[in-house]
Amino acid sequence: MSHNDPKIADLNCGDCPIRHRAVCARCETDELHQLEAIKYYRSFQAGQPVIWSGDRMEFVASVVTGIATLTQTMEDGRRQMVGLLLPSDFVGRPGRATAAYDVTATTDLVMCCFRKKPFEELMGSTPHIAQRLLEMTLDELDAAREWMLLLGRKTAREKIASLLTIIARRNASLKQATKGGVRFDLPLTREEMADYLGLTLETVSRQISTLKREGVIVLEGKRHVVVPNLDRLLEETGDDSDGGMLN
Amino acid sequence: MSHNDPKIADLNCGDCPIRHRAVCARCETDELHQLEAIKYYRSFQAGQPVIWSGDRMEFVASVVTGIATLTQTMEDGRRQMVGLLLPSDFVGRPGRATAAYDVTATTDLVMCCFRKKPFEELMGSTPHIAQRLLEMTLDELDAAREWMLLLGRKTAREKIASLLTIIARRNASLKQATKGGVRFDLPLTREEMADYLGLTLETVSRQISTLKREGVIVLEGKRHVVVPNLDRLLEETGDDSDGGMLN
DNA sequence: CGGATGCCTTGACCCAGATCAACTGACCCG
DNA sequence: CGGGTCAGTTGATCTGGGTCAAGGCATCCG
Repeated sequence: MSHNDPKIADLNCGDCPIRHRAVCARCETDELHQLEAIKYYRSFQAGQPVIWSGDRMEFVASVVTGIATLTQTMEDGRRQMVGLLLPSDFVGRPGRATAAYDVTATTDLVMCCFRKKPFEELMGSTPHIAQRLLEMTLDELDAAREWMLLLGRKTAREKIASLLTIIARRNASLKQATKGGVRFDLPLTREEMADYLGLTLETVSRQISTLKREGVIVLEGKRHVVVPNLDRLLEETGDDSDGGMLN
Repeated sequence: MSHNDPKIADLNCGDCPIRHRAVCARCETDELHQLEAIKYYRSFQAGQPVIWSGDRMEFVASVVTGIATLTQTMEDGRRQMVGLLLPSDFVGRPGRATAAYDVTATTDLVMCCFRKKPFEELMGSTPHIAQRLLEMTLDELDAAREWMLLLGRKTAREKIASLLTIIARRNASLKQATKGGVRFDLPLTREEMADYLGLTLETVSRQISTLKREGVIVLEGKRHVVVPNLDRLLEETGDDSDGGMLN
């Protein structure tokens, strides 16, 4: 695994305890070498639970490949997704003994885990780890707030358009964009989309059908989406048109 | 302002850049004395804007007294509250130049502000600040995820009951609890509650009236609430009965 | 092959909460 | 004092999305 290949560094940067979105400048620093002792990899098949809410959780982790979801469930079975973890995203909380959410692999998944105790000690002695974690957590908090606007105020149609936009944006294949349209696979079932959006799976299905009928999107099979005109889709999200000038 | 008074320390712990929820053990440390140079206080009247989304924001801050809200607004005017800031809560993001949300004082408000540049430098040289900020941000993220469940899956009645519970819980006067019931003032108008809950103000009003009619709550005036039996209210929230065993 | 299972779609109907509108009461101010 | 404004309440009506139910279409497997 070469550090010169940004795509690989993006996913898993050698010894670094925390995924980096760009090539990592710190891979060579001494203090991180001890990490070999505390980290290990775990794999899960699509559909498998990673951990249940309330379970003892003796590690923190980051996603290497695949997609995991965080969900909350009420006693009567109503479910709400509260996190969507893509490669480089972090799970778990230093200083908490039990999991607060159900974590599930929605695709085949590889996670890089760190035993919690030593990770916490390392965090105490290595300031930039806490700083990096802070940065990532703030990003997640911003995403959560965007999500709250979606859940609280958007229509079903806007919710679907927003989700498609989010997936398109976070999807690498967007980079071959706008020449003949953006195309990507939906990594979620209709039901998972419904749990993400606070809808029922029937409504998700109907809204996707409507967008398809209107030509905003093209479906190739149930899961592969082509967006011939991304701006057209963006208009449906209800968001400010300027795209999103974070940072 | 004595460090021996936990109530005061709770709000504003001398030189510490970050509010502490308990008496602060670090107030005496030398490195923080420089903060005098970079911090200052600002006051706002109830209803005043603190900053608008998109504005240049050259400080980070924490709430000393009063309540502020974070809201997002869509072009057509739909509004969703995405943060409720009580004393000791932190606003602003190191490493971001513009505000991402509208911040508004809903009561008279005093904030302790830190000029962003020096604060960031301080954070770089003082590891425990980043660690403390991380801890607070993770708490906020958890709260945001609870909020997402509320927005996505709860009924209007459950939303109201949940909000009342949250206010009761975060309200100091809860400590004189259960003898004759919990009592507190609503710090939000019906419309602000609606923006918090993803409802309309009419629905908020109706649900409050219903809970009142059923004796779950008692209203003294429009704003003062008495909860004769907190468990009764908790049953209406839809949450797991065990209260909430975070951490 | 035929039955079972999982994922998705579509239709018919219903209801929680939105919308529109009228009204109350507290407070302020000229 | 009367009129204006602001916050809240309540009623009448409408509708987006939920619910219930029936099928479609792959894939798997005995």
